[in-house]
Amino acid sequence: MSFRLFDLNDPQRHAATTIDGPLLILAGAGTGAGAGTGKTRVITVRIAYMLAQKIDPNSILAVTFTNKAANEMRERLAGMVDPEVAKKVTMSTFHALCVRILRTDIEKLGYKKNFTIYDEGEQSGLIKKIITKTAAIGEKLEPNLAKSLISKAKNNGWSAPQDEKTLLGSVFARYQAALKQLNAVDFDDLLLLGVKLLAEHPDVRERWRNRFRYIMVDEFQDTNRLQLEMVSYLANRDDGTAPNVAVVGDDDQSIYGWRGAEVSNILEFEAHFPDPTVVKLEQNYRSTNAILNTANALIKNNPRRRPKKLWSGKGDGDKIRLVQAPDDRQEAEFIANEIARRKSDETLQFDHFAILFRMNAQSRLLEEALRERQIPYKIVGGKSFFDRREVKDVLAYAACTLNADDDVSLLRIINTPPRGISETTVERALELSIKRNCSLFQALQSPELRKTVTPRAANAIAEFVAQLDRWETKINEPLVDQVAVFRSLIDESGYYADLRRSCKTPDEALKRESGVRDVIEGFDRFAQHSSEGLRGYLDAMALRQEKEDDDKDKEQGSGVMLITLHASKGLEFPHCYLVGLEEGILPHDRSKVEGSMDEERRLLYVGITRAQKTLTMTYCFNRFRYGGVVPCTPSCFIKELDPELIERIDLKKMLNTPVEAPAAKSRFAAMRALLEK
DNA sequence: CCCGCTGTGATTTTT
DNA sequence: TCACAGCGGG
Repeated sequence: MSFRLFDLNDPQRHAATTIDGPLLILAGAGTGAGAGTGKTRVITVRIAYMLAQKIDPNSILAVTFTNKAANEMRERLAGMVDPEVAKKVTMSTFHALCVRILRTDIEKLGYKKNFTIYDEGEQSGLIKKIITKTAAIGEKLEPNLAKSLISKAKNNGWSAPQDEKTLLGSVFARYQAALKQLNAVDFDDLLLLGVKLLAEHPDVRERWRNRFRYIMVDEFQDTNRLQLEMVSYLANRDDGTAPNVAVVGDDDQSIYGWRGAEVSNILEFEAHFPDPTVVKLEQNYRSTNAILNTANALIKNNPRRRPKKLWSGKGDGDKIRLVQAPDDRQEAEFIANEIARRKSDETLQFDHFAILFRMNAQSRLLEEALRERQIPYKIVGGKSFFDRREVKDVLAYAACTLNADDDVSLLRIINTPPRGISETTVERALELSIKRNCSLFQALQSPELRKTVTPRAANAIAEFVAQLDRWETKINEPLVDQVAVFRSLIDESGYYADLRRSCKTPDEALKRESGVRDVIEGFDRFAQHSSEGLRGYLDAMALRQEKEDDDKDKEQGSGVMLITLHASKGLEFPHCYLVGLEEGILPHDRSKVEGSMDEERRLLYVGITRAQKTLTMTYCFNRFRYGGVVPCTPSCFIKELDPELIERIDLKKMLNTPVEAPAAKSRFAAMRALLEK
């Protein structure tokens, strides 16, 4: 047992050793113990402490939002206690936990156990199809709008529309019916159905309640209504004893309201879990006081929040620099030049720097400026491995093999490669499946369909159906080597040849083929440490639990981090540049109509508190947007900052006026030289 | 089947 | 401006 309670400060220790009853840990930015470890540390030590008190590891549940967080926690715990014991603690995302619950008992809700999880692409496709079938002439509904509204409704706990007569309502109802028909669930359903199961089936609820006696939730400010309900169902006891639920979060870092997160969950924690122990973590181990006090000054303008004041023992540090640039190009060049200069002058590494922005579109000029100067950088986000065509195709093969009634996956592969089942034949089958209220696969087998299609098509269908049947039988044989079956099924499908044919360049073909191999090898790796088979692998892929080792590892080299404010939460960098502090960008234009100015302020707060040593914020007077040059005004948040802590720099003046001070002179001269290059 | 034309619309994205 | 989706022509 190597966890060390005395490494924690007083409030941290208080949090880690309070085991019984509701516990609210208000963990301000950077208040975890030790450098760069985050507040996950407190949770982990708390678990280690519980285990030391001889609490059954099987009864401990720690819920996070991301797989990354869950994995980190798992690893850290394994380093503190007996790894065999650590393994028994459940650490999971909300979604993965729900999958577990649903895989056991979803039949009680009328779904089959081998349900498929639809990702957002598949969700979009289905909604789009339903809209075209549902909308009357002249009626219009943006598929993406429908998707987000349906998602919002589900996150509010509605499993059916309030009004089925509106177009949106009927699309919602049909979408939900279609999913059930397909034996598929989307991400929101995982939570919705998980909660429904616990709410409506006391036996299921009791089972999970008895299983988990100690519950912990990280990033509680990001929970939505369903997630709170989930926690309540699991934590509350029928006998009225206080629930052992510990949550960690920071209301000031709630930046996912637009995704359904409810700050009120943490702001009104006492209403959901009465008489909690409340611990405030306010000692920050990350930043200087100049940075922290700037953040404090900003965030105190938010009306609804739990007051707290971060402080740090790291001294005052440099003033925050606020740079005004004539336009966004000069903003980018200034930053690129500075990073190049500071790297050599102050012997820093490129990965000590991060550039934070509100919108991905802002990264372009920055990338160009960095590239011109041969400064390495990495961008987080972008298109994922999971969204690559060949990956989705191969996964669709797997999904169909396990659940042939999954129409969306079946449609994806029915003519990939071409197997003589024409568009019109598919159309006929689809019509029949709607008429009969059965799956596409069942429609394909129907004698009625055979009458409406050409003999050739009928043959092609019969062959395809037989092939799927064979695969399904094989993959479900007990003790079979599923990896081998999967590999041979892809070989047999002729997919590789089709893939090569559809690629323009041999280079692309090679890349895509390796994508296919990655999926199979991924399953191989998965199968070696899991007994959940192909189904489990598909779940893991849908929940993005498998690492995208491919591209990520290659860019693993050090470089300046280019990252959105949202994606930067939880990270820290010695030197940060926060760009585009302008009205319309931060706060974003749309936040005004949406009434989410508080959240924009929090977003800036998150950005500021990423910085460890120095922080430079920039804004422009002109910016290229939508084609033309648009004049900009500085963000209204700037005047909320403490002028005492800020050094204002006018880029234009600085570049045009000679400076007297010798030290400064050489410095600016050097910069000018760089800029003029 | 694939290319190029045109129109549209343009945050943030843990699962 | 630029990325993309949807569609009509070769």
